[in-house]
Amino acid sequence: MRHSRAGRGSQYDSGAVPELPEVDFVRRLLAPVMTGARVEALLVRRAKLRIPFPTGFEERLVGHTVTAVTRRAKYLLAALSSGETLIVHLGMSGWFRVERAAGPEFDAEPGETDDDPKHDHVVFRMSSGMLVTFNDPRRFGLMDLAARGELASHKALRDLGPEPLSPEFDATALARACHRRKTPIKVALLDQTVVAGVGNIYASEACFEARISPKRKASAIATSTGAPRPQAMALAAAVVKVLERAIAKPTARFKVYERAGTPCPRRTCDGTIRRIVQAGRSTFYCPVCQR
DNA sequence: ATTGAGACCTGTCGGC
DNA sequence: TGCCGACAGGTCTCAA
Repeated sequence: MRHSRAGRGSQYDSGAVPELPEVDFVRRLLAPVMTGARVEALLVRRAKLRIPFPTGFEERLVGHTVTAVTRRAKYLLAALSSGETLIVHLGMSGWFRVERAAGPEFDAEPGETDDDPKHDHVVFRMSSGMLVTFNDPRRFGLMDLAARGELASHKALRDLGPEPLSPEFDATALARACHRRKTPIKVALLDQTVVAGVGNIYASEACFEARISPKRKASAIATSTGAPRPQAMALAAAVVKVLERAIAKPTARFKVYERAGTPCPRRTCDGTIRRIVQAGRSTFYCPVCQR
């Protein structure tokens, strides 16, 4: 029996780290299971993930009803009837598993799942009879609670740039955010204050889609006053395109990410995908068609 | 102010 | 075969 899972695993070969499309996938997995359901019980198996759980974590969750499951950047947000909001980040390796509770206790049905229960850090038992389990081998994930009215000012969210799939994100916004930056454009795309939710994979993919070299200076997509150049238009559109494509087709393979040495997927191009390191991270691109 | 490096963490993989 | 170091990467923190 295979439980539905998300964020990492079977739907995402190549072990991709969850970025915006994957987090949105998890949101769509959790929303129907949690929305309108009350947290009946909470099992916290570990004192902390990347940071300690907030004080009163269990009491602030148990007995309250989830009113909505949304997403901001790579954060999952579960609004509670108490007015508080549960904030979850999947980190590098986090994912959720949803299954029907076997009984009143937290019977994880060991042996019946192919997931390693060793890293099941938090389990929510919902009034709908479903168990929602957070599993994160590397423990780079995060769970926190924001009090009523304090979500927007929460440390994790307050400095985030525009949502790439919202009207706030366009060539003008991208150019403005980049126009004083000396870092390479691909590195700028990873900065969550520039655009929220893009990670290492889709930063490379977006540069490829826009035919822009990842090594190009970020400021080069804008004029000296911060107005968008054509490259800003292309890149903003490419960011939206690669994210929407990944959301629509989670199993699609990447065009350049982790494809060093393979031919450029652009038919009209005879280049070979290269891997370089920028700001300590792998970047994949085609040196022939990306300028 | 902007940028980079180090830390966090552990499963996986290449090399000896 | 087995051990071991390198590597992967999102975000925070600290330093230049």
